[in-house]
Amino acid sequence: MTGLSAAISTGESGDMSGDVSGAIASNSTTRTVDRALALLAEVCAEDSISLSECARRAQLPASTALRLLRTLEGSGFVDRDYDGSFRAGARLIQLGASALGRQGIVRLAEPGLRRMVAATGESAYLAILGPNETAIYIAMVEGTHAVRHTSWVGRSLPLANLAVGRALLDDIGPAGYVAERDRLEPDVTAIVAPIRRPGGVAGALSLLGPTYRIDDKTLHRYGDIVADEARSLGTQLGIAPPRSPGPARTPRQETGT
Amino acid sequence: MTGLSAAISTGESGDMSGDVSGAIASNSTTRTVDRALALLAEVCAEDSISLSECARRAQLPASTALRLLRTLEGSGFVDRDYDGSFRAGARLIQLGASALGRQGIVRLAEPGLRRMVAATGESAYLAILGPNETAIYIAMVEGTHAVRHTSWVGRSLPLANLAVGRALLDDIGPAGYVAERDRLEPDVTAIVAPIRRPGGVAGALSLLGPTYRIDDKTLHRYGDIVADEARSLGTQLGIAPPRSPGPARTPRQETGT
DNA sequence: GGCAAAGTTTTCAATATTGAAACAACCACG
DNA sequence: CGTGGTTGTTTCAATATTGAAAACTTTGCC
Repeated sequence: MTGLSAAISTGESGDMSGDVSGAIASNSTTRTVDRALALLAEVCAEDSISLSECARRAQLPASTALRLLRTLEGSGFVDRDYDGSFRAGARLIQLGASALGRQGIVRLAEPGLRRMVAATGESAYLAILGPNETAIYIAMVEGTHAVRHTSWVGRSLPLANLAVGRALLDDIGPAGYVAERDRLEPDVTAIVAPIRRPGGVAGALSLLGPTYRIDDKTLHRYGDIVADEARSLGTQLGIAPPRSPGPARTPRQETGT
Repeated sequence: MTGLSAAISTGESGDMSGDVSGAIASNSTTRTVDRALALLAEVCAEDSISLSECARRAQLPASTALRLLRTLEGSGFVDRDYDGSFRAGARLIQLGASALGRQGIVRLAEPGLRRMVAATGESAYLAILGPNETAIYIAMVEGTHAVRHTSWVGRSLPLANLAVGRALLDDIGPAGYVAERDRLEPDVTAIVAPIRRPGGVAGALSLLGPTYRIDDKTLHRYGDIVADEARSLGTQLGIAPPRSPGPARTPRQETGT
């Protein structure tokens, strides 16, 4: 059950015998690197994955996949288990933590997520816009009910037809939130509100829980909670600008190779 | 502008032109990918960075750096500002969030970090072993004092000579924690304890605060707190093993050839 | 305007990467 | 105890990538 990754799909593929015309091809991108990144994504989409599985999904010959994965391993972007399978490496975790930490919104959102959980018992998420018309869940606070939605952090979803997509595109009604039942997965109800800031939508807060527990009245109550938190977060973002304004270069250079 | 950059650099031996030895080099890694990953790391090390600065730090010709960065951009691993400078992209944030989310330890550690902050007011961190003898800070809860240590999340440090390194290598005294004053940075005191689990050390909990506020007595009190939380976390990890317990083969996915 | 610095694009010989095939292991099964 | 299927690994001709230099654009500054 990946879910991730599937989105990419390489656009073309299949039988490549003909395609002489090509010409357009890739606008000066490096094939080697694209492939390595695709492999990295495949590795991240699973807890751990074997070489051949990974190669198959990325549609690469095993020998090439092996070489690239070994390179990724050499830089610490993937790790290798005792049994030879691959998993996300420490370097990736580091860069991810660093990139996430720079997203001020993650830090700012946490208290609100926590309050949402305290008020509802359901799992609360923060999502942002990803590449290619996708939404990405980048933070969550787990709910307190025994039956609850469990981690979607890192998951990416298409914007189309989902509540989170409508929120991120600011396509919502006057209530300030949008809810949907059983859309992506049966028995899951999503309640989402956009985090608006001067420049546009910075992200979205979501509450995800089992449909059976959320009747219409509860849904509206939760919706107001989510919308309130999203508004408050938007205000904070408006006050504290997102990033260091000046072109000032930071002198430090860390990262061990 | 420029100026800085070159000066700081790699901390060891001045002239690095040669690197003749080579031995390490060719062990079946692909240069292209290594370079792209180095560029990715450079981009992540800064809020945003220009092409030439990035190329200089990675010691690559501008034309190559541009090609590789564009490839990274094409996959969403880096983004480009309106002014052309590069920054971490959504895809990286996604994979990072996913990888971090999979590190069960992050989720488990959070309550403990929170308790540490509640008890001391200082910022609390979780660190794990990174590649190449480094430690990586992957989670934190910010302290409550007006003067406090602020985010090192994503930062990587050498193990050698640092308290966090000794904890991660389990080279600590009988007290169950190790503390150091003003080692890495003046006026910063670190109090660290290893999170031990059956297989070895899973990570380390750190409390970081200004030296002037932490006298010897306070230091020992905090040390006990940190050590207690680390022990408790280690126990939890021992009970709830990290996912995929067995050497379970990669599952199914039986696409016909 | 004119100068300097940075970003972008182009070219093509020199060099690095690729992948089909071959191998060695391993596993499951009859 | 093979037989057939799978996986991880290595090899080396065929192919893609590289980078110095030059040309061009843009931007900032005096």
